[in-house]
Amino acid sequence: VQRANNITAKAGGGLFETTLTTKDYDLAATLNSGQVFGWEETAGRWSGVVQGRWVELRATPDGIAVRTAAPPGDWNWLKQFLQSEVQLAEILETFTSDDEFLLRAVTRCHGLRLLRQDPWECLACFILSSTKQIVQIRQIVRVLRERFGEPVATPFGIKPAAAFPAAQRLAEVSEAELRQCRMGFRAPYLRAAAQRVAAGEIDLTGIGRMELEAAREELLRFAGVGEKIADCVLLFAYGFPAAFPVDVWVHRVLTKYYFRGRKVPAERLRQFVRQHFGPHAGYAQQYLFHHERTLNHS
DNA sequence: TCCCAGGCTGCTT
DNA sequence: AAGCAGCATGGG
Repeated sequence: VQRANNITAKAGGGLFETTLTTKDYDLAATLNSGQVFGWEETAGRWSGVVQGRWVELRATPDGIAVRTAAPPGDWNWLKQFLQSEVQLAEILETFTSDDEFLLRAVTRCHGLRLLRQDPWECLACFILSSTKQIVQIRQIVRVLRERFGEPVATPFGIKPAAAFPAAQRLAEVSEAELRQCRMGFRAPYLRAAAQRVAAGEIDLTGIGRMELEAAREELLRFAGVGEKIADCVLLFAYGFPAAFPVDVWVHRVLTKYYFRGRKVPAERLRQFVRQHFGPHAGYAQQYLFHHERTLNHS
């Protein structure tokens, strides 16, 4: 059993530190694999905001070194986000052993994990993701945080940071102001989603208690959210392990390696994914995606 | 300059 | 069910 070392050290300058003991955890790959867009790396240190708290993470030989600026309590909020206590090996064991291509991707991306993100932030970010490159999504999200996000405490000497803006905040921002964040035609989608969430018309917390298909239907009620974005939120925020987002990269991989490059009817593809990748298909998807995207420089 | 990006909507066939 | 234009913006 992987255990977090719960010793919290109070360092100088309003700084709290600990180390989460993990194995099989590739922090950089995980934060850089297109499932999350709000983390910035400087010299091996990743900083971001989780549950309204500024956090800095650094990979160490025995786990993840953590620094925060506010009393962290039991760190469960961070363990939950990082999914650092999930037994990766148990998930990988569910993959069929006769899929050499998948196994190669798993080996290449050793330690890549799925996070458990805040539903609103995840939904909003993926509404912004359509036909955008990951670097551009990050850029838009950065501007949104700077302009509309709540400031969060940072340690002495660390530049100010802000949380991703709440739905209630974005609901009152004009479409023109959103467009000034360079999100183009996605602006009205984000604005409408924020307004529906803020008004309680769609209950993001309740979705987490639904069965997969019902949860999916509920997410599809948002304008600008189709099957792919819904599946991203189901997998990255709600943790439905069988959710399997199919974007252009994954579609390319699937047809290329499992269907000899032929065109495949959508229903046939869904069927294949369910039966071939199994209950943790979402993890397989993330390995295939990241592997394909990093082929050139790995 | 052209093509593409973690797509979706609305319209046609 | 499947195909397609349009949609903003920026990277390579």
